[in-house]
Amino acid sequence: MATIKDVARKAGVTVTTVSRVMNNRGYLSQETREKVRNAMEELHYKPNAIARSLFAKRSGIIGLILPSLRHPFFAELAGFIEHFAHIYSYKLLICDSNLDAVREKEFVDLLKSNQVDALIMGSHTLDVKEFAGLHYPIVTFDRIIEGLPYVYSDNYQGGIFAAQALLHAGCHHVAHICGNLQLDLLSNDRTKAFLQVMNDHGINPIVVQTETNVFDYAHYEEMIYPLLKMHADLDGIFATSDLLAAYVVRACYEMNIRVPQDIKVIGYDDVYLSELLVPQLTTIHQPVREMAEMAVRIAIHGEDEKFQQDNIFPVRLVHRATC
Amino acid sequence: MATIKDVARKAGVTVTTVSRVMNNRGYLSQETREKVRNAMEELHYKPNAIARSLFAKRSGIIGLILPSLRHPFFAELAGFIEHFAHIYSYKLLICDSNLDAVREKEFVDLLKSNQVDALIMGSHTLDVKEFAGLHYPIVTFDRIIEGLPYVYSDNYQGGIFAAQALLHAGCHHVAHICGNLQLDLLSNDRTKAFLQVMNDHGINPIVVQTETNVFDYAHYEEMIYPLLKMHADLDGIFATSDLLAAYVVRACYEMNIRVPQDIKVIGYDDVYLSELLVPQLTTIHQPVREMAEMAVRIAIHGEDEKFQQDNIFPVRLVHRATC
DNA sequence: TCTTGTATGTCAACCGGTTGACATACAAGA
DNA sequence: TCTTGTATGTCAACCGGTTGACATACAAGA
Repeated sequence: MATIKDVARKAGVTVTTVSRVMNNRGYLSQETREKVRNAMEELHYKPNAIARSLFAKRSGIIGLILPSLRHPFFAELAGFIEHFAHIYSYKLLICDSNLDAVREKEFVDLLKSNQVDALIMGSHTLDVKEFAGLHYPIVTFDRIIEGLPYVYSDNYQGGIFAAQALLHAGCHHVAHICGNLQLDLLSNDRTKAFLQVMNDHGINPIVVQTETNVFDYAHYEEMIYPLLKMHADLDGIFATSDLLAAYVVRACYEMNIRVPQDIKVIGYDDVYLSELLVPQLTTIHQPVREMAEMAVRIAIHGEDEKFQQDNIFPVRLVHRATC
Repeated sequence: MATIKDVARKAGVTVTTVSRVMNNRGYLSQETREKVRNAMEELHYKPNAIARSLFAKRSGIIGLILPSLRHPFFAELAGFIEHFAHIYSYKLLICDSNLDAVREKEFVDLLKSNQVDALIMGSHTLDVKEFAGLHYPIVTFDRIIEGLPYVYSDNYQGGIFAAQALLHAGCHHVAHICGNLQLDLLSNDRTKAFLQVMNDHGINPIVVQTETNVFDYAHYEEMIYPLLKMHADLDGIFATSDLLAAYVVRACYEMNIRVPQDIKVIGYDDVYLSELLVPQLTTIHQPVREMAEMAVRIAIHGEDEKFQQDNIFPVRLVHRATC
């Protein structure tokens, strides 16, 4: 590949002049600019971003660690983060931890080695103390880590909305399906709020959690079928993702339980999936797009400190056909 | 951040010795190794991957350009590619072209500047000649570009399977929904084969294409509702992605058309979505996992030339509930 | 005449690593 | 005694850019 030296030779100038043309510094005649530009084009020259990064001590790359790219919520989140990163002229290095703490730690180190300018953490299997040594800009999604800014939506309110919707629809025998509560996530507030409201109304929901380190969709089925079988009197289910809710809806269909006539179902996230299902899913909307933009902006301008640590976004109930 | 010089100073050796410890070259006593290791740990030292890349002329990064991260097929593909890249100790830089030729070109240049060791192209809005200047390892997904290796599944056979399934189910009035055929993709063979088989049986399907530069799901609805309304006699639809098929199934439900009793539906890809729908989607399975692995292996070992240019994978019909 | 702005060039240092050449020193085996 | 292997160190060059200091030269305006 052509280097700056090849360009300089071809254009009959020094590398300093070529560098000046590229960076628009110092005095340059139009003629020199053109000579250099022509040489660059003829050689298909692209400046080596690695060499530039080394000198500039910034790579223009944001790292993103997610628990799963296949999960529709995170796929959507990744899509938006990529979108905004590109708008702000940053590249994105995406890592899929698959909810594995070892891989997650590897990725954190890897991204540090690769001099990413900032890190957005959407996967949280690591202990908080693993982040003690690293002081570079990290934004956290849905989790509080001492001293780092975090972006999340109003999970507590989401739980309240879900509970109210089920109560309003007349449910009395309610189940709640959620991710593993041992992971120290802010989304656990959905569960907390939901149970609180239900308890206030004298209802004690059955709670089912996924296993800790699993994003395995077969496992979802192994949870849901027994739940429905053992509790024939259930008339309402709140699942903490649209994906989980979709599995619930399908299981109901396979078991000839009608949704919403026999069981009401509420999901969470409001990803494209919720509109796509039959029947369309009633769910709690998270403003993913806005959250993604905020995460990117904090990642980029984190040092300027004009951002708050606590970045909460409102949720809302989206009424569709399952509740 | 600590550099190799800081480590050398702390350990009381020269940078050469530190470098030797890290790369395990030359003679080193156990004692020296430990001194250096300790210094590295105390300083939380991580070697600067950028500096290494510059010297090594390889970055350990594979670039991946996709038309959409939100589309379930590409999300799944990206997930698997990330998985295998990590297994082979490569990082992944993902770019989402959003089916925009300008962005796609920008990304190709960007990845070249960033010295990615190889590029996997899954988005194809660019003209073939844009790739003329670049001679670095590129693997192509679902498209032939002169001189580059490509990975794809047997689209032609997939089209045949779909046609045969609909014919076998007794369909006579058939529609076909596909991506825009102007994009020069191998997946167009699905359409070609499908129409061929249908024509051989005296059936002339209605063909509906998405617009060129759009991955907009609202647009899907604008295509599908009129199709169903204007052709009340349709009894079979072949959609070239599970996502499209899901929109068809939902539209049928909303219009009180029963699937599969009134209309049979066949999708394509066999992503998790197809199992999730109600009713579960009959579809053509693409071995995404295997295709992803092949793409990564070619990307990495491309120069060794032990791989063929033409890498075709078999498809199969997966019988579920919609046909 | 002096100063300032414009237009280039040379040179060297730097970013943070890696590597080859060469030197020194010691122990052990042929 | 000579050779070889082990254990370190110094030095310089390199990867491909960027940047500051300094030099030269010319034109124009004060």
